[in-house]
Amino acid sequence: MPKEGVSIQVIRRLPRYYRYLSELDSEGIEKISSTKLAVMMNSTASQIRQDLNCFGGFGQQGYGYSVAGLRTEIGKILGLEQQHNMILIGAGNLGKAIATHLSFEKLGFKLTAIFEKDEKLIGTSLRGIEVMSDDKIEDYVKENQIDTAILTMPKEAVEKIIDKLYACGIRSYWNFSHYDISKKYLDATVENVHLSDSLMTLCYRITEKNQIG
Amino acid sequence: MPKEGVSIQVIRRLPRYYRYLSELDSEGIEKISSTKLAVMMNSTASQIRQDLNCFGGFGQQGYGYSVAGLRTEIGKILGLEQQHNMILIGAGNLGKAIATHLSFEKLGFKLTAIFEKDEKLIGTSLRGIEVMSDDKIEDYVKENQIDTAILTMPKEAVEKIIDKLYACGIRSYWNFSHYDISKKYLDATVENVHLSDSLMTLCYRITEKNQIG
DNA sequence: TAGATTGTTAATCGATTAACAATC
DNA sequence: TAGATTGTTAATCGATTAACAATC
Repeated sequence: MPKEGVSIQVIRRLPRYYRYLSELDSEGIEKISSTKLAVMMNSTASQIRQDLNCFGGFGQQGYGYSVAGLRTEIGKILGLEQQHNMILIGAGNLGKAIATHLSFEKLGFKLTAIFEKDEKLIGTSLRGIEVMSDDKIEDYVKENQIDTAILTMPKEAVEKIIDKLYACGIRSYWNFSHYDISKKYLDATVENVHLSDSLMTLCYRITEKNQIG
Repeated sequence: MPKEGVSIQVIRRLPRYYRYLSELDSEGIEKISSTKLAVMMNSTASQIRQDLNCFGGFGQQGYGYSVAGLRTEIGKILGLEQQHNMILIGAGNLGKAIATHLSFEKLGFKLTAIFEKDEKLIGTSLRGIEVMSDDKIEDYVKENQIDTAILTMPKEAVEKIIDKLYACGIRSYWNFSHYDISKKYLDATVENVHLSDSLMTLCYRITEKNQIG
């Protein structure tokens, strides 16, 4: 029963809680207090308790939180027990890495198909999934229940294909390109990963530190 | 002359401004007002003006901002004209993708060497850069001016190698692993990219939307 | 000059932190 | 019971938005 309107800041902290709890759990630790978790995560006890209480009272006064229990709860909140069917479009270097690197099943998804424009790559296989020609996308999406697409191709390629994806019902995108999907499709759920932006902010911070220090 | 203490929110918006201005510039557009830029970027004129004025008055009253001029200024603020020498450690799928996918030179960096533990990969070449054995890192870093490392290897591998990296002077990390560098080395500049966290938040938002809609 | 748009101050809003009563 | 720690309310802090005088 996640409440409506939880702020994006809180939501972005949930996977981090989940990771730390998973680690504690695998170490066999059974309980944790917000204070101790805060020290581990370089956060504050107040923030942790506030964040969790957006979704429910998972702790026990005088005791703390059950590590395994809280981990499970956060997993449920994130919706990880589901398996949203997803396709990946763009089997270049980045697409290949994303397809092979992640444990989609643990993250609420199932990667069921990979599409690519470049004929040289079509017919090859990643993770046991055959790379198909991207003009088969529409048929595939209609025949299978696909709600999410990973876009690991250049901006221009996304621009060309996005209308087709939206038209066949895909409303959720993990977007590695610089194409601005939300601008065109206001109701789409878009998670952008802008690697170059990330690297630029690192550059800024190095530059800043050198100037001050 | 970037001022000290500009908030991380503002800094994270700079690359985005830079991108949109680059695009306008390549379209031959010479001037832009904060209002129009806000519409393009789905932001607000107020926020844009506030953000820019953390660093200086780049506009002209009654006119707006020079696209090319503002782009250049933001580039300078980000420090993109520099070329921080960086190494990449971990030439697996993800490392390969990162090494080949990005234009480091445009982002303030120069990738000068790639290291890997797996002997099968040593001697291969990415972007014309030979993949070397990771026991050559120390010597290489000492002989070359390296300030940044890209970490595209598992948490456990980072844990093993981080002390060595810090000891030979690397203070800046683009970290794709789940190892928490900042916790151990408080003065390190760390930019984390947690792909699985990103995907989990997408899962959350799909789940949330399904429940409400 | 009149119109446009910035730079900047003030007002609002929201997120984080602190405090503490409830309770295990 | 006493001690610990939560859940939750209140206080603070900071970021965003609005307003407007300055000025091109």
